[in-house]
Amino acid sequence: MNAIRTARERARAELTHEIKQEARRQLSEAGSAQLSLRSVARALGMASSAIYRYFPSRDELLTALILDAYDALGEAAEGADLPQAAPRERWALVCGAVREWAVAHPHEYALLYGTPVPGYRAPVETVAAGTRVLRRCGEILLAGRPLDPGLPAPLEEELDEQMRGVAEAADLGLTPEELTRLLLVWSQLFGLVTFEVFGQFNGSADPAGPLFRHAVARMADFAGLR
Amino acid sequence: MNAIRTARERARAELTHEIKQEARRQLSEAGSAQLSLRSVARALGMASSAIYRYFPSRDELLTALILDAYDALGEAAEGADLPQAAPRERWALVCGAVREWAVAHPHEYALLYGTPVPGYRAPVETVAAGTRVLRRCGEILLAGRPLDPGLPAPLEEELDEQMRGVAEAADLGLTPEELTRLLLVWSQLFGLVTFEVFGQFNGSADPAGPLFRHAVARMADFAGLR
DNA sequence: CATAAGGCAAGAGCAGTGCTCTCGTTTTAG
DNA sequence: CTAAAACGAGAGCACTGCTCTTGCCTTATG
Repeated sequence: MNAIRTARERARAELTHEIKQEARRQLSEAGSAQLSLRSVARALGMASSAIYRYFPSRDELLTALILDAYDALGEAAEGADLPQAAPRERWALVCGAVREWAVAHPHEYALLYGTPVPGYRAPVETVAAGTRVLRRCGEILLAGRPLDPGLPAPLEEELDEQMRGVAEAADLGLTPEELTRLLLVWSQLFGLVTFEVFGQFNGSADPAGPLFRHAVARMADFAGLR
Repeated sequence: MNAIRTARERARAELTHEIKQEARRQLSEAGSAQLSLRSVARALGMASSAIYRYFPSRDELLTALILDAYDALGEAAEGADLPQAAPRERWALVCGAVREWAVAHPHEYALLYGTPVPGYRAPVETVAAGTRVLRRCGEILLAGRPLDPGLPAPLEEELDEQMRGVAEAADLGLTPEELTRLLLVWSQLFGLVTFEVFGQFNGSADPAGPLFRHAVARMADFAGLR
């Protein structure tokens, strides 16, 4: 689509990549609050003003890093999945991959699931990138059909209608009841990971591995994966 | 214990309070990243250097706000609880209060459950303040005994031992199995609230009320509250 | 091939920040 | 009453994001 033609374009692409790389490096050492365009420029031996040819503002750089991080997390989750395996096994693999990636890249994870950066959020690009894990989990639920009904817990009308609309709009092929289960285990998964990465389990489930594995199984139960 | 004696002490206490108040005001408008000591000083008509007589650094101010926020959230949760009501009802009340407080004070909530501020976390004062909601939920579980056993899901040995140690150290009076359930519904509750406050449900469970109420009931199921 | 146009790096500069130090003044305690 | 401590204000340092201007160099066009 946008192939690189001239030497200038090649240089631009390389420098853009180097800037993000260095920014990611600084991010992993001190967090997004400490990330400064000037220090990135210094590390790359260029004038601070030159960075603005590549990223119009600090927030834009962060947004680019966020998109890359969503991609990396999605890649990790999808790469760990084994589409031929039993759904319950697949669920455990994806959950484990998400957790591992988050623990290995806490500051990038914080960019995605921590306090939102003031300026950015709205851009629609992030939602597509951000729902990769969710979509994959949805596919696992589909593969797990027929789901274990579990306790009878009918949806209230308002929720049922809302979920029906979302399932149709997103073309997920899930019933409102299934989508509800999906959203709940999805948020539970990231709630767990967030608590671990942000140190909320520090005095209790510390290390969090055993609790996490137990939780993954309970979430599979709840989702109805056999 | 530390009564205010002199006029100077009174003035100091008042000014400390006013600084936090103004800081909270700015926080609620733009988030912690935008909070600046200088602007707080300006709003209070004092020199920026004078603030440092009251808070030795920006991070210390933020830590003070964090402690206050933990208190406010704990107050909201405990205030909504009705110790005489049925445990399941109590659980719903506490969950609803947490959610309401979070939605009403998103930036303060972000201070507590969002990306950790680089410098602070460790201080032990925060854990006591931070576990108020957790402790209250634990009391509700206790009041709900005997809990519904639900699906048989024995704890692995490592998790069992870990939970046994924590339950004893924290003097919770819960079995390892009960504590595990508690930690899971606790993290699930805050996972849900965090997703809602940070806009992660934006294209799906939006508004999040119906899903939240459904989730609260499912968490009560899981916890074993009848 | 020459020339005009646009991309580019660099420097100076502005407004803002956290934080420190010093200097008078005021309040407290002995 | 006096010495000590607390205090407010101002200047100043090092840093930040961001803008503007200047001059160079790579493109694309005639």
